[in-house]
Amino acid sequence: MEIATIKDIAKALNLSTSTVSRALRGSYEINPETKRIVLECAEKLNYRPNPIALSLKENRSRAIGVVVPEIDNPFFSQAINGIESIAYNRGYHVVIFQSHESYDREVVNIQHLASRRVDGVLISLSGQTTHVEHLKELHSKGMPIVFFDRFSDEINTHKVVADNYQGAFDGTEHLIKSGKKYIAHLAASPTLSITRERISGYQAALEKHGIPYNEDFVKYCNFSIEDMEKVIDELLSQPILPDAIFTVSDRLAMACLKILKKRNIRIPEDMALMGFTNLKVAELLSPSFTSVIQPALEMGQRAAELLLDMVEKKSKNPVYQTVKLPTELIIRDSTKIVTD
Amino acid sequence: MEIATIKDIAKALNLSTSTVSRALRGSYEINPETKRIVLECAEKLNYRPNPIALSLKENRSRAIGVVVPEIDNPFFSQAINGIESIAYNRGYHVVIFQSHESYDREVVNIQHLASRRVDGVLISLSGQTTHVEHLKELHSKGMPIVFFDRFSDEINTHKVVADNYQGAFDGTEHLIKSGKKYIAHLAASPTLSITRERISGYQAALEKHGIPYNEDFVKYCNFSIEDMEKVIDELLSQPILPDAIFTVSDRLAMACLKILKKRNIRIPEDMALMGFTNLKVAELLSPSFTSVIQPALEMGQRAAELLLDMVEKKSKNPVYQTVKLPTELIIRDSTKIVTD
DNA sequence: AATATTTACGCAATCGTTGTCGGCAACGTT
DNA sequence: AACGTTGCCGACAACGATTGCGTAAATATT
Repeated sequence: MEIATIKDIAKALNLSTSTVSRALRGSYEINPETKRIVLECAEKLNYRPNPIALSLKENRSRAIGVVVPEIDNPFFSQAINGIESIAYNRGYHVVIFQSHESYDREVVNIQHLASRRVDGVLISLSGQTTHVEHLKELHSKGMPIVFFDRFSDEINTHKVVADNYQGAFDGTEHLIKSGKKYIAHLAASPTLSITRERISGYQAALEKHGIPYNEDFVKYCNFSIEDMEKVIDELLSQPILPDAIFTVSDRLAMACLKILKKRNIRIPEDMALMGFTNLKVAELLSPSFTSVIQPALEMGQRAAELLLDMVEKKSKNPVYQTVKLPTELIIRDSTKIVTD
Repeated sequence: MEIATIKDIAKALNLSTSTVSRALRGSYEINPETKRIVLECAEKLNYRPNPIALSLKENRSRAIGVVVPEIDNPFFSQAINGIESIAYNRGYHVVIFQSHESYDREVVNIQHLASRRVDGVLISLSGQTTHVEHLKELHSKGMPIVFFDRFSDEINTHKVVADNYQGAFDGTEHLIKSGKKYIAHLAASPTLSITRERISGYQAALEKHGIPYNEDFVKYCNFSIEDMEKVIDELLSQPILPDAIFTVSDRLAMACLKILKKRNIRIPEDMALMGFTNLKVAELLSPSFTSVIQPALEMGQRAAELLLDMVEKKSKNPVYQTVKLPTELIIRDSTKIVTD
């Protein structure tokens, strides 16, 4: 890993490093002939400026940190795809961290990011996160932060989210219009913004159609398979069974589908099933799966753009916005109207 | 982003930066009392060593670069998950790059990585990559490189791969034992190592069971949806139709499934379908999907471990190994034996 | 008491690069 | 001839941290 430095060029040409530096940047006060020679030599030695030295000098790293609960989750990997594409085009690198839905890991990740001197942070909160002092501290020190998908109201900054309320409303209304009356809602962690928004949408749709809200039909669960199965079991062992389940994540939807199949509960005849998912194979599932789809890629792109704008503009009066992207309801067989 | 430096501590305590530095690292030649004061002050100022300054001095970044074709692909996101977990535990950060299956992008990514001074590179080659001069150059300069999944024989270094030959052999044999005789193989780019290995396994299984190898049953395709559909169309419009298709990627398997369903071709009665996939929802597909599964997470972990061992050990006599991890054949309905 | 050793700290160089300053020529201007 | 201007370039400091070397004072040794 011996890489030529500006000094090597200077030594080879018997010039000072200042002159070489200026020649490389095309400064007007360098003789064109000297420039030519320097550039030639740089080419020959395959000179590449050392970004670490620049970072030290300019006090910035041209890297942004991304903290997600799990990379290995279609929604987040699609979002990261969007983030990477924007960052790449604007000359930034993307450093990835996973919180694994753990608050403690998230805190440690944030500490790493801070000491790493990334230029900005994109984050989607872990399911365990209930307070955000770790982010507040970072933010108060001037670190640009943009939330996507899962945010906290306690920090005033840009947020990019799906229209969870409308998505849940549309999905629930679709279930109602399909003739379902006992609609369960399998929610994620009650502390997450997305959870609250989706439950609001769910409730609003029920209310609009005069269906009473039944607390027993709303279940929260974390992201472990065990917990999901336990909660689904609970739901299915109540005196009044739901005739539809609206789940809020890829994994939850799949866990439901699996359990319902195992129990030979017919979908959608006995139970309609729908999810807030980003699975590309939804249409190939059995039955094909009705989903409220979030624009994950676009969310990542928009969040990255907002972040890099913050990073690059020194405007001390940022007008923070919350970008709300529309969801899309794709209706398939798992919520088909049963005509019998 | 005003972060306290060692100078701030020195100034506050009226000490030299050398003393502060040594006190922080617990050097024996610093008075215990002085150490106490320094540590206290560092705590108060929330001092964090600047990794960029360290990088410059030590000529290393404590970051590794990862180049994958697409993050948004279950196999690679699972592998990155494994990479991140190992890197995290060993104090390294992970910088992500996507080649989008493009050779040109891959070259640019490698250039970025090189000038970025990452300490090592994990790479899975793009589908377009036919020569690896860009990597050779990097490798010859001493940059530790470890391949995972898709490697090149032209570079002598660690490789972590699935046992593609055996996986393809097992899968093909399973199809044969299910009564299939006209087994097509939908391969990826012919330049990829995994493609060659899998075709070998496929051929070996055919040979073992006395089934003639038919060139028309082996089709290559790149990673675009259009190309996949074109190739599948070609396969299905031949005079002799296959009675089984063995696909080699998630996307290809899904494209196949979709087209076969659209054409009302019954699976597995008319056509068995099997893939080299890492979809977690394989069992929930319709029909449930037989797959040769690669240990993606473990591949990422092993590759990261090998890379970090190289990075940290200055042993100038590395014995390069090719780690071959076993695949697992999960038999489901899409290749069920039809008894009629 | 004179010398040797230990303790505890500061100075300055270093990593690669850039910005500030200054300087030395070779001009042009009066 | 004396002065100002311009073109072109080098020395030095700085970014944050570490480290080899030097050294004063305190202590130990003879």
